[in-house]
Amino acid sequence: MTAESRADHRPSAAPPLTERQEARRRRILDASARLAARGGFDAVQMREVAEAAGVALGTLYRYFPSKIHLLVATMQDQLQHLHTTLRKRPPAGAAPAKRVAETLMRAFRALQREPQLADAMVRALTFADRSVSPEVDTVSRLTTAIILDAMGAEQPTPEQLSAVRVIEHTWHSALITWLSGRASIAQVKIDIETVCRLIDLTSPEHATTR
Amino acid sequence: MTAESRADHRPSAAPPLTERQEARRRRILDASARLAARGGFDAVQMREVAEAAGVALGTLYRYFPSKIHLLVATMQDQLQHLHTTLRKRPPAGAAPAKRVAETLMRAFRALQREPQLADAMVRALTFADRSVSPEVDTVSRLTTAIILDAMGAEQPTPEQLSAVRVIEHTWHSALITWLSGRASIAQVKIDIETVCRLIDLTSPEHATTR
DNA sequence: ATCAAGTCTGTAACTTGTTCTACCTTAGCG
DNA sequence: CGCTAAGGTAGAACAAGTTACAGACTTGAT
Repeated sequence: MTAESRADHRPSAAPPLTERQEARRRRILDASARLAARGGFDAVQMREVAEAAGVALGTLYRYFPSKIHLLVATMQDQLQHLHTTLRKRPPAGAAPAKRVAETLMRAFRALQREPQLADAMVRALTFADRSVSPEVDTVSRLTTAIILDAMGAEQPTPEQLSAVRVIEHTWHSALITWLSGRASIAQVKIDIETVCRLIDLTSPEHATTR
Repeated sequence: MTAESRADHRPSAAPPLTERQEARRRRILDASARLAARGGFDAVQMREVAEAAGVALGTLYRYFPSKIHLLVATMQDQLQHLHTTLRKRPPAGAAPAKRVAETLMRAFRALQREPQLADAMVRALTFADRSVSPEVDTVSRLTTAIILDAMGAEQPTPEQLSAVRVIEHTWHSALITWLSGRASIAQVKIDIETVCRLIDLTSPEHATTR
């Protein structure tokens, strides 16, 4: 994790936006989140977003080349909020596994508050094809950063990174099953706690005690 | 594996189909798989499927109420093939974790042979909303059955079931990252092997040896 | 054989994501 | 000031999923 990864909103070679442009972008993202929060994925209709943001349809497409791009960007935005919020009150548990599970459940409860928004963002994320890879990757790196923060692992071993990857997989997939009504919140909690055991399994400190 | 779980294609209250109807259904599923194999999710266009199956558009929609339903049903179909194939040559490893990892990697290689088909099916699966829950659930149960088969767990403990759930999460999500080009096959293998460690962690036989 | 109910067919219409076009506005620059 | 290029706007047009509908075709019971 080099200093480079300052979670820049946009990938490298983006020309700097003027103030008016930055404001437009913000209005679009806000409109997107607002519509998503009301009616989920389907309610985020490009014409409506454009209108709500006070922008022409063509402009919307200039800023975000597809609905999926838009929603993934919305997710980046929300995740960034979440990350800063979480940093203010770090998890209290003693063991890394505990802390990660706690953090993820906290994030989960945040999503619960706006289930429709969560639905829209997660559906977009998993539906994204190759053309959205860079953006999806950014989201993934943000998530990884959140988990590593919770673990308190400064120099994660490759093994730990694998564990984190698996935790991310579980996190996404569990979210989906919950959003589509196929799993209860309790079930999600169990799954998260189960997968977090992998952390103990791969943490150097604990290797000596098993 | 109770006698109940003989993976009925359609949910309970479906009136039995006549022979011609069964044939139509089959033609539709085959057309769907054929088109998906050629061009992935986008190539499965309802008008084309209808034409290729020699059926009117309205009929297609009577059999499968949406494109997502159709593709999820296609996945059920393919998974059933896979399950019977796998049963013929069970995995050889000694430890349950090994066997599960082997089985999943075998399934994975099967999907690799038709990456576009895999793409279409998995995208549909994760994009499915509540209206497709029953069908998605069927797919999930099939997957669970395959994993439990590989574990050789006749009477899985709740703990083991949690582990299986997490493995399924990882399997789906890893598949997605591979399909969208964000992870290599080697990466997927590592993730699968990592998550399979949970099996050793929860297997009663191994509890005594650790 | 006939009739009613349920299926299919062909086709058009509607919705929403996406693209295109023709025309304005703005910002920088000589 | 006046020019130019990039960025914006409004609105039409297009594509594919979905729905609607009028007219055949099947099927099963009488």
